[in-house]
Amino acid sequence: MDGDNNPQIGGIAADALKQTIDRIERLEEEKKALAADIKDVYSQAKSQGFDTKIIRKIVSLRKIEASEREEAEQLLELYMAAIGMA
Amino acid sequence: MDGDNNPQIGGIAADALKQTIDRIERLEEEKKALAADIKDVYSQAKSQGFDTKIIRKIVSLRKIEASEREEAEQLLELYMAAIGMA
Amino acid sequence: MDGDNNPQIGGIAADALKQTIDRIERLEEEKKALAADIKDVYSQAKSQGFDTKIIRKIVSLRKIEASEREEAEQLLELYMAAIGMA
Amino acid sequence: MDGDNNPQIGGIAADALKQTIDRIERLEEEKKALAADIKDVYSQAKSQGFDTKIIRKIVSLRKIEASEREEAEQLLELYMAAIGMA
DNA sequence: GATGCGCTTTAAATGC
DNA sequence: GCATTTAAAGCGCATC
Repeated sequence: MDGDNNPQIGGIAADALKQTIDRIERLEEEKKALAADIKDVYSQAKSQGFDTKIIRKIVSLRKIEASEREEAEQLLELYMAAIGMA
Repeated sequence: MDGDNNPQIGGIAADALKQTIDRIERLEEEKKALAADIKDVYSQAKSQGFDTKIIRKIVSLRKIEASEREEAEQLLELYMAAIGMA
Repeated sequence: MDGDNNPQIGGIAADALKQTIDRIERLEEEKKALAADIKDVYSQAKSQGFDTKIIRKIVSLRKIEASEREEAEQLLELYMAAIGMA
Repeated sequence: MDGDNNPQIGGIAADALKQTIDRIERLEEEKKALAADIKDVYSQAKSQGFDTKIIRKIVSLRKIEASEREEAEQLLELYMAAIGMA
């Protein structure tokens, strides 16, 4: 190694790589924490006497409804574009 | 190996394994063929002047609608079961 | 709209479009059914005591070998063609 | 139904259920946003000339190492407790 | 209370 | 490069 602090090691921008990995790991930590939170909410619901299976079903149904709305909008946009109105 | 045709090799039912793999490979062949057929239909549609992007969108939208119907039915069944009417 | 049964609606051949979508959906149904069949075969294998992870590995290995064979054959054909023997 | 605002509908605490579903959906939204952020980071890394496949490998390796460290620490705690030093 | 099993979610691979 | 498709992982549930 020479004495400078050139971040290029083996042709790779080491510092930039390190920062990238750090950001990913931080974001994944947060994501993991949210997953744990969701799990907690289900646990609490269960201890309140709710049937988590039903709750999961409701959530998934509403998710489908949301994506259908989204798809429909995108389809409309496609049509508009197709007939030159976009 | 001894002279008999004992299918047990190394504790594994060799013949049964072979048949299982054969069945899987045959089914995957058929699946692959269908994928090719679908691709053909899109190609033909395109050569008829259709915008395949729109067609794909329509198909996916209809798929979502179908799964929503299905989810809704399953949710209903869950409710019925929950209130002892299933 | 006028009273005839002209399939052109908004510049789109509505009937042809409908048929195309129907064909795609039918083919995708069949494809989905085959995927379910494959899943069943794996389930049965598991209940026979096989390790499905290993079976999946075998299947994928054989797939690679098959494509290698195919490549080799195509290469051979190329050679044959190149020397005027195809 | 009577005129009061009893949240019990069909034996289900409707308000509590609604709040539960809201919380889950909000948390899943945030989770989805984080997933998108992570995807962005990978995209940026790629446009900086990094091989995302390698980055993914590094991240997953570090994840394993981290869990190994954690395991080791828990093991140590167990030992400490076992000898009355916890 | 532990184990196994299916399912949902997530990561990787492939093809367009 | 993106989107689809497929393999793998994690989780919750049921059973013993």
